[in-house]
Amino acid sequence: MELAEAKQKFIEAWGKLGSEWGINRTMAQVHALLLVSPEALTTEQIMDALSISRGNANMTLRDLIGWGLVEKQHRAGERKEYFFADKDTWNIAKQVAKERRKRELDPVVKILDELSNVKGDPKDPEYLTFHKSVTDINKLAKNVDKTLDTMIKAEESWFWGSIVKMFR
Amino acid sequence: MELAEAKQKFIEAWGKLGSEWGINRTMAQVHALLLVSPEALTTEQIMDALSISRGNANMTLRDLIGWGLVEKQHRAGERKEYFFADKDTWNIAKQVAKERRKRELDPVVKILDELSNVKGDPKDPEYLTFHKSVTDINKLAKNVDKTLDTMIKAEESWFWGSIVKMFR
DNA sequence: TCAAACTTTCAAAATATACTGAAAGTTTAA
DNA sequence: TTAAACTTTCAGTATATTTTGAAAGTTTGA
Repeated sequence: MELAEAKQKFIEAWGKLGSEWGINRTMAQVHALLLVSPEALTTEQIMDALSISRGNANMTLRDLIGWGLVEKQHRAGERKEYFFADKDTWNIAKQVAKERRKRELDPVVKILDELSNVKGDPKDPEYLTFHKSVTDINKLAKNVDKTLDTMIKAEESWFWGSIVKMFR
Repeated sequence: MELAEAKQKFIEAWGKLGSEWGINRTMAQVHALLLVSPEALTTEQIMDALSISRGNANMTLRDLIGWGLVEKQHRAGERKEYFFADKDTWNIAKQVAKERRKRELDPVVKILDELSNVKGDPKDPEYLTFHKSVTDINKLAKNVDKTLDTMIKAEESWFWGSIVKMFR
C-alpha cells in the first residue's frame, strides 16, 4: 500500500470511529490529518487535503483547539497561521476523557444525584423500581467519573504499566 | 419532585447522554422508560409514554433486543408482546461495552493493524510521522480492547471491589 | 378457512446536523 | 490611511439521520 493511500485510510477510519462515538466526522478527519503530518499545516492545506470549505475548516480547527488537541503556530515573518496536533497518544486520550467527562458525564451525574433524592412511597413498586435504577446507574456513573479522574491525573507510565497488568 | 416528573427527567437525561455518545436518542429513552417500569410494557404503552409511532417503537425495541438490553415476554392467553429491560446495571454496562467493542472498536483495530504494516522510507518524515501515530494509536486501541474484554468476562464483584480500590 | 389481533416493513416526510461561501472583520506593513 | 493578506461569521443550503404511518405480513382461535 502506498503511503498516500494509507494516510487516506487512516483519515477515513478515524472519521468513522469519531462519528460513531458522537464526534463530528470532519473534526476527527482534520485531527487525523494533522496527526500524520510531520509539519504544521495551513488552513488552505487542510481545505485542499480534505475538500472542505474555508468556513468548515476554520470552525473545526477552533473546536479542535477547544478540545486541547491542536494548537496554532505562528511563524516569524509570515501572516498565515499554522496548525499542529499533539502526537502523544496518552495526552490525546487524557484530553478526550477530560473534555467528555466535563461536557457530558458530569451534567448527567448532577441530574442523577437530584433524582436519587426524590422521595416516594416505599410500598409503591413504581417508586421502588425508579429509585433502584436511578441509584444504581448513579453509582456506576460515579465510578466511571472517578476512574476517568484518576486516569486524567495519572502518569503515562501508570496506564501502560499497572492497568495492563491488572487487566488479565 | 413528583415521581412522574422525575421519571420524565430521567428519560430525558438518558436520551441526551445516549445521543451525545452516538446512540439513537429514542432508543436510549425507550431503554430508560423500561428501566423505571416494574412491569413489562406493551408496544402501545411505550408509544403513548414517549409519543412515538408504532414503526419507530417496533424498530427501536428490535434494536434494544439486538443490544441484549431488553427482552420480549409472552403471557399465557394473550396475543400482545411485552417488553422488559434487564435492571442490573453491571449487566447493562457489560452488554454495551461488548457490543460497541464488536461493532465499532474491533473494525478499527483491524484497519490499524494493516496500516501499521505499511512500509516506507525510514528517512521520510512523512512516513515516520504516519507510522508512529498509527502504531501508537494501535497500541492504545488494543489496550482499550483488552480492558473491555477483561471487563466483559469479569465478575461484578471484581468491578465494584478491586477497581474502586485501585482508582484512588 | 376466515378474520381479528397483532407485528413488521419501508418509502416518503420530518427533523437534526453539518457545510458552504461570500461578506464582514482583523491585522499588518508600507 | 490604505490595501493586501488573512481569519471569522452565519444565513442559507445540503446532507444525514430519524420518524411516520399505512400497507403488507403473521399468528391465532373459532
